[in-house]
Amino acid sequence: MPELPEVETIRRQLDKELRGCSFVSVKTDWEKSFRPSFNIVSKAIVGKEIESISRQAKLLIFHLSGGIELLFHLKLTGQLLVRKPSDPADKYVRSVFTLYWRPPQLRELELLELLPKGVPLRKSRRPLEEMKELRFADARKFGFVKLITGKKEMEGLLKGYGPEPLKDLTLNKFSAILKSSSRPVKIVLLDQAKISGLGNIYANDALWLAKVDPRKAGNKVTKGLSKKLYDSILIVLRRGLKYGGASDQWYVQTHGEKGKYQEHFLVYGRSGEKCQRCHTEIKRVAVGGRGTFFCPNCQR
DNA sequence: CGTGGGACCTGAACGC
DNA sequence: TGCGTTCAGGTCCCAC
Repeated sequence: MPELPEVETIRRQLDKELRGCSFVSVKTDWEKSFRPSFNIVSKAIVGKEIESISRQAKLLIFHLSGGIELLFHLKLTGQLLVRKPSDPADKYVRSVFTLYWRPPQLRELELLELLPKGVPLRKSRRPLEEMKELRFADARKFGFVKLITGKKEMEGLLKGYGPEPLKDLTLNKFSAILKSSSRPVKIVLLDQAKISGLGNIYANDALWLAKVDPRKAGNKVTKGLSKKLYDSILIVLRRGLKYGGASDQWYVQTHGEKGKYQEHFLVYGRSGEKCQRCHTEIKRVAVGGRGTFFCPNCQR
């Protein structure tokens, strides 16, 4: 499911809601999604606090106390839901992370040693304190949770990703990336080692906006078109963010709300409909095995 | 190097 | 209603 705008939307919400929460327990009925293993992950994170949550490409990175990181990849159908333990069950939940949140005023008292540290027993829970659940739902079970304990491991992993379009991808870098490949430009856009965060929806829409044929070889995209495509990528990603992501199928935000970008698709999913620019019928073909939507008249 | 196909899994939508 | 087919927002791995 989620591409950069979806993952970034979730990241912003999770960071706001879970910063300062500590892991109390983890449960799963799908151990395979934990790397290196459920027991290792569970043992490592229980008692640790979430200090912040960042993102690289489509990866969510939880930075925990003690210098460890917990990565989530939602793949096609993953959802991260923030609930109270008493909230009704959600479908396709494979793992539940129970979290405890202690408000800042209590943490101050804790620092002054006027309150005992750590997770209190149930009976000593104070009214301001909260238990939350982070539910990891995933219909197709492709998503995963990965524990990273070493700085080098993290650096190595991040090195496998290209620049972020809304941060460090410059026009020059982008043009060089296109020039370096004879593969169809759409395949290049989807290659996370070259550019972070684009997926099928936003790649299709960006190519339509720039009037570039998705099948055209990367190194045959002219300088002028390359600038146009670069601008279009930034535009569609910002639009995706503005609308809170695309809930075409499985994607939802952290409380189950849908995004709205699916109401504003430029070309994705519109085969058989008319091109919004020239009224030619939108076609669907396979490029690199993926559904690809484009206008055969105005994308060249 | 590039490409194409299958694998990982399950659910939804559609045609008969 | 049931069954079969196709498709799905991602990525990895392998044979050619």
